[in-house]
Amino acid sequence: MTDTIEQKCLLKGVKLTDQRRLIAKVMSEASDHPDVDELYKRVSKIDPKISIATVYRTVKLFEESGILTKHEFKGGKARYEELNEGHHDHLIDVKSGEIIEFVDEEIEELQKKVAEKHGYTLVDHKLELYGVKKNLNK
Amino acid sequence: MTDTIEQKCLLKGVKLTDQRRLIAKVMSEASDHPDVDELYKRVSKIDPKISIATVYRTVKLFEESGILTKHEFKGGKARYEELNEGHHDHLIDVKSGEIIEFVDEEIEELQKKVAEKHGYTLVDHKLELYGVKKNLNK
DNA sequence: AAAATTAATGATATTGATTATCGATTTTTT
DNA sequence: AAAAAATCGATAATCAATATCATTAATTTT
Ligand SMILES: [Mn+2]
Ligand SMILES: [Mn+2]
Ligand SMILES: [Zn+2]
Ligand SMILES: [Zn+2]
Repeated sequence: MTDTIEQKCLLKGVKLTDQRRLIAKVMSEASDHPDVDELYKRVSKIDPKISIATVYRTVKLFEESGILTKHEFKGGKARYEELNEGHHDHLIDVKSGEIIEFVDEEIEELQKKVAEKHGYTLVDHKLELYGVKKNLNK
Repeated sequence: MTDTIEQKCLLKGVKLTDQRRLIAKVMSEASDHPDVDELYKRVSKIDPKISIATVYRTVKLFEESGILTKHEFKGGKARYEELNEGHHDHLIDVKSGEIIEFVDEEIEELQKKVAEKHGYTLVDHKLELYGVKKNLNK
């Protein structure tokens, strides 16, 4: 594990309130990719007074500060996860919805090359793989 | 060029009405990736009586029939294009919004490999590159 | 070919996620 | 401590997309 979101906020000068700190903590502890409703549920368990508006505001703030990243997977609502130094992409099980993270340096390199070939500098990319589990027993 | 959308409908047994035929024609002639509002504008010029509801219904029908494909690029509304045999991905100019199509067989292969490595069969994928134009005169 | 049935359309209401507003509360600055 | 600024909770507004429903068009049955 790396820096906690709270520490990142300190570092980046993002002011923390009790509500933000709680959202930060819950997101730091999450190992999945919760959407806002799910996140709201989790923080509500600890602070039942928190407003869904604050959750929306805070993930947006954190995203704009480069602390969280937002995913818009096929057809669903926006999901969030902590942004750490190691970039990764996602393989999504179309049956179960399970999300597997992966990195493929070769693909990353080729993406840059494609952009260059067209006269562009790559500034961002989105790679999502959708798959079905293979039958392992023969 | 390949088959027209109207012909594809015939082939796939998708019933055509005047409105659907018009939407099919406009989409077949499009070389870009219009969203529903833009498409509605284009067909309205020819048939001012057409309803936006019909446009929404028809792109959905065509998509479910494998005739159109829907793109959900970052932050915007859904965009559509005709689905032809040759698959391609997109490089988006973040300044101008211009969309460049590309195919990279190497990336395509590697994606399959990544899925396999995790015990999955790749059934779909989304690859979007976001770039800024390079300064060519240097 | 007329009647009955089914499908598609246009207009509009509804939904669902997200953003905006606004008065109240908390925090920071004078 | 008063004034100003920031954040909050509650809720209204927005926006894309879907659902509803009465009307019109197409298809099937008599
Ligand atoms: Mn992830
Ligand atoms: Mn395209
Ligand atoms: Zn990547
Ligand atoms: Zn591809």
